[in-house]
This record gives sequence, C-alpha cells and structure tokens, in this order.
Amino acid sequence: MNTHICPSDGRDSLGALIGMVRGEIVRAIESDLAAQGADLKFTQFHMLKRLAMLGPMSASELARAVDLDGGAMTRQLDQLETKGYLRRQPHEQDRRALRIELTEAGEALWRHLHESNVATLERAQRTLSAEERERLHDYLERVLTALREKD
Amino acid sequence: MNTHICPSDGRDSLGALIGMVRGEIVRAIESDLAAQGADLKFTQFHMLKRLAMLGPMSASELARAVDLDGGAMTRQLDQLETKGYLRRQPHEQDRRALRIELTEAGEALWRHLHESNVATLERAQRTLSAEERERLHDYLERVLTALREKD
DNA sequence: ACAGTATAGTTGTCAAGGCAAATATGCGCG
DNA sequence: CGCGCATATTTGCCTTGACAACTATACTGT
Repeated sequence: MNTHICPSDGRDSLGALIGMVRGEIVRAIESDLAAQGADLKFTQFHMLKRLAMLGPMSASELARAVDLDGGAMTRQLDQLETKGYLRRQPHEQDRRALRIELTEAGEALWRHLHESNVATLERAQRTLSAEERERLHDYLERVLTALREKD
Repeated sequence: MNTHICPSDGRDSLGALIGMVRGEIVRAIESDLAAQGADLKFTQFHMLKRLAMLGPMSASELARAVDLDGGAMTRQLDQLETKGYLRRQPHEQDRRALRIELTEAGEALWRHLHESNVATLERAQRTLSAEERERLHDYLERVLTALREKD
C-alpha cells in the first residue's frame, strides 16, 4: 500500500517553484561574481545594484528595497564601506537616518558587473518571448501585491 | 547632477521581483504555521509537504526536492525526528541511504496544515485567472529549465 | 576481484539573517 | 512646549544554511 496522502499531480506548488527559481538565480549571479573576481555575495551585489539604479537612499529604504532585516543591513553596510564601495553620509532632512551613496569605486564596480548581470537575466528568460516576459513580470507583481494586502 | 548610473525604468529586475515574491510567500506560510500553533519553520513545513505529497524518499532526494544542503538536511531531519513527525528507516536497495518516512503524527500534522496552505497559495494568486495561473507556472518552469541548462 | 570515482549521510566551522533591546530622532496633538 | 508613539540605526543573541572533511557504500571499467 502506498503511504502518501496527497496523490501527486506532478505540479510543484507555486511556493516550491518560486523558491527553486530564486535559488537558481542567486546561484547563477554568485557564479558570475566569482567568475569576475568580485568579492561580493548576492546580497551585497543586490545592494550595489539598487544604489546604482536608484541613487542614494537611506539605510532602511535600501533594506526594504532588497528585503533585508535592518540589523543585517547595518552589517552589510559595514562590509561594503570597508571595501570602499559606499559611504554613509548624514541624511539632510532626517538626523536619525543615513544617506547611503556609492563611492567612485562602487560605481566603477557596478559598471564592471552590469553587463554580465544583464546577460544572466537574459539567459534565464531566453525561452520566453518578449510578450511572455512582460506577462511573467505582470503576474509576479500581481502576486506580490496580493500577498502584501492584508486581505 | 544626478549620481545614479542607470536611469530607473521603474521595473524591478526578474531577480529582485522573484526574491520579493518568495520572501512574501515564506512569511505568509510561517504566519499560518504560527497561527495554527505548529512549531515548524518554512523549511520543515516544506519537507513535511514533500514527504506527504510524494511519499518516502531518501534524505538526499528530499534535500534536492526542497533545495537544501545535505548538511542542513541532516539537522532538520534530527529536529523533525525528535518532534516525532518522521522516521529514518534503512533504505532497501542502498545501504548508504535512508528511507525517510512520515510517522502517523507527521501525517496527521500535514492533514491539519494542508487546508490553510492551499488557502494561502490561493490567496497569493487570487488576482490571476485560471489561465494566467497556468501560464505563470509554465513560464517559471521554463525559466527554471533555462537556468539549469549549462547553456 | 580491484582500483578509481561517485554518491549518501554526518559533523565541524563559519557567515548571514531574523528578532529583540537600546538609543536617537521625528512627528502629531493637547 | 511636553507626551506618546513611530521610525532609523546599531548591537547582542541565536538559528539556519553553505562548505569542506570524513566515513561508508555503490558503481564502472579492466
């Protein structure tokens, strides 16, 4: 007799599937980083990317942007500041907050990493048409919105 | 002068978006688990679900199924075994391997958690039509396949 | 059967991240 | 202004997961 409770329908649940995709994307990007000799993990790369794309912002804005705990953010900022890729400046309107900005070295690093990142994300979606990519993006944003609404 | 390098096009990259969605799904499921008084984190829930849906399997098969390192798997198995939700049995064909199977308590727990898990995943996709859910699933599987192919 | 290689599971070690507490500001209201 | 509450950052503590080293067993080719 078979002991499993739910007959498998051969489909992964959305949660499992998204977890797998995320894991592969992180691994692919970290592999790029290693290949280019960049001493960054995915999280630090993500911070760098956000800052490069959106410009300076406070630490908590950055934390929200990369979905990271505030405590973890402090420590990642320490590391990236030590490596010389960013600066903590005082925030102009809010004395509690910081203005995190890339240094020239940080911007240069981003320029160096930018291309292979684009290529990797392109590779991930290479079997999707432009329209399908658009829809995937749209669906994911709708799922995200649905999850964030309280009900 | 503006210091950011890449003008924002207002769109998150696929990587960032998927990371966010995964984070929200994990938080939602852990919130369910807490609400039902289940002393499980997402990873353990995921293991339980896999075992319930697919039946007994070896530890490394389970590790691959939930995308977890082998070392981490050993420790999670320790915990779930201590809680009484699963058993390590000898594998019949391979003396290196284990046959991980749910106990009656583990199956009962899964029956208890199953409904709210379905409801949460349904909630996540509530703004998508059946056809759109189908497509989302399809696109994600194609992205996963593309990422796993060496090139 | 034997050597070499691959895989299963366990363990030690370490870095990353979540959570809570502490401190410093901001912000709204009487 | 002063009070109460929310937010920003930092730090300590703890859990989780990755990676490497190790043992045991399987597989492959000769």
